[in-house]
Amino acid sequence: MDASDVLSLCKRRGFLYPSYEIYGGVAGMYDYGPLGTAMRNNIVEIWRRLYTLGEGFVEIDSETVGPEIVFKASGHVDEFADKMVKCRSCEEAHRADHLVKELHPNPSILKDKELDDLIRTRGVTCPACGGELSTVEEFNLMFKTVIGPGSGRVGYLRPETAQGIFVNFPNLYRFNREKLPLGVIQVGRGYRNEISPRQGVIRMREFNMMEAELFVDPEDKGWPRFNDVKDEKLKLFANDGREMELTVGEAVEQGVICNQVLAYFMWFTQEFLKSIGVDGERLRFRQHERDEMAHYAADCWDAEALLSFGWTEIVGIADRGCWDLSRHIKFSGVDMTAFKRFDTPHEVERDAIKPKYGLLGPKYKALGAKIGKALEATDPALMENNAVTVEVDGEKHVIGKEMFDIVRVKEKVSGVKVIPHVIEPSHGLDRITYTCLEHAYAQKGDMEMLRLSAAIAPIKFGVFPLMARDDLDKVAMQIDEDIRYSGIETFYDDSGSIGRRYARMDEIGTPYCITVDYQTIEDGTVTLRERDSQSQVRVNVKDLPLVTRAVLCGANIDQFVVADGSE
RNA sequence: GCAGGUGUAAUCUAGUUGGUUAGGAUUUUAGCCUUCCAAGCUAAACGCCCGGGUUCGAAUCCCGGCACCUGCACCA
Repeated sequence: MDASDVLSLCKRRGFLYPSYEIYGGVAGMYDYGPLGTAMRNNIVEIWRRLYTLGEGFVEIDSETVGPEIVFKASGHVDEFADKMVKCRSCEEAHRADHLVKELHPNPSILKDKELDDLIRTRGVTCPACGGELSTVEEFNLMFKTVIGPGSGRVGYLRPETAQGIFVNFPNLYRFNREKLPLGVIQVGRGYRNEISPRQGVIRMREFNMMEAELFVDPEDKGWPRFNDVKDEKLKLFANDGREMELTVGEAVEQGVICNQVLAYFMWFTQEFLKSIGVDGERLRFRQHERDEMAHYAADCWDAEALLSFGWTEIVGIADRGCWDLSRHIKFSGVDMTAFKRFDTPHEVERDAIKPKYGLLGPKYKALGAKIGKALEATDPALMENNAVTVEVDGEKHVIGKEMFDIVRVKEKVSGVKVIPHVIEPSHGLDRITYTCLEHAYAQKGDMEMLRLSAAIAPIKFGVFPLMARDDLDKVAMQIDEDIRYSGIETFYDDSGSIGRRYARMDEIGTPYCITVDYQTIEDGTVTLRERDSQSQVRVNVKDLPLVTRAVLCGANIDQFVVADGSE
């Protein structure tokens, strides 16, 4: 089996289509067909319920286009821009900052011009062939656009949904009645102008993600349900080279995973993936190397699935620390802290500066009030030579002792402001969907089938009349309608031999088929056929409302089997 | 973005020293037949990646583009 078998089936059967195919297609873009969309929706719904109903997260939906400052703050505008040079003789592309590693302590901070100069003056040549190098070109992986008409404002398509959550933190924190932990999820598209999209839906330029951002107290990275899962196993590949299978509890005790909440959500991710049909044997967690870590991450574990492409990241679970909120505080000036209330308020005494506004005003005119505020915020311990330095509107002012008093103040402190830390399980929905397809793909002789888990299968029941005559079709159509009206997806089919119809359903992963035959007319029973075992049992038509729900939940159906009817 | 390879129907594929109407299989559709796992019969629909050039004549040769695969680079 390789990816092209799976992709070919996906196209043939309506899971995935290359985008804009009639115009020749665009690399890195795929459309979901009817079955792919249904299946993906099922995955999203399962995920959503696990987080919202299971763990109390709330869901939001934010804009996909944002103004430049958002992504300046997030670091994406700068971190995503790779500075490239090309060799003029062999055409090989290189990253400019990598080429001058030995010539500069921190080449990543250099501007294009400075990199250029460094390359020229030190005579750096192409490492592959020794040829002359081109000037530095920026390649930014962000899709740029303009908000509004004319020159408008520069905007970008979001590279991740997470920023939409971070910028809403003050609103959401208030919504959560100013308490931590606060969990927020978002499902949506992100955009990255990949240099070289490959491998079907594994690397796309426009892709779907399911992101969860959990804001926690930086000093309390525990999780209430941690104890319930501490004996569950995780397959871990740490960045010190160790491969091991540990329980969640052991991993935290031994410091392999840095805190409880990260470990809990790794387990949670594993259970989610298994529940939608990802093969546990082909699933592992790999810790990012130090130099692989994103610009914001303090620690990061990838859930990787083994695909025909090799081990592939499908979920990244990162401790983003306070990076994002700190940056947005800095760029927006908005207080994005959480207030951590002490059990009992502390009474503290401290020295404070009390400005003499009567003197500041005449001397500094309009600046006086601002300088006064700045003085109030300054710690008297910073006084040197009987003066303190304050900065107002970007200018430093040295204020002599004659301009203020130092007073002892008593303050009641009922808590502290903290910048919450963020634990982020970020799921590549397209990769997860594809993993489900590939892990479900099986060949039986010449036949292909998808052993999709019933939970995500786009069609749950095929409903057939054995023959499309003698009223068998009418009965089958009625059964089909009843099941659909009860909220379960079915597919009615009366064309071709019964075997062909089963095969068609196997191919799109339908877990069960119901067949109306002549015996149905006599005794009101139908056959229920299970995809993976191909076994059949007879059940009563009048039990179908129960049976259909029960089998989808994995119930043993023996209780519904009509006594002597099974074969 | 570079290098190499590939591109024939929804899918898999045959077919070039350039030469009649591009062949097969699967799928799909209509009908016949058929009492549970891709049966059979009849018929139908659907194709040379796109554009330009060479030529009396191009699926075939040349150029450009696009897409896919492999490698390099990239991959928050």
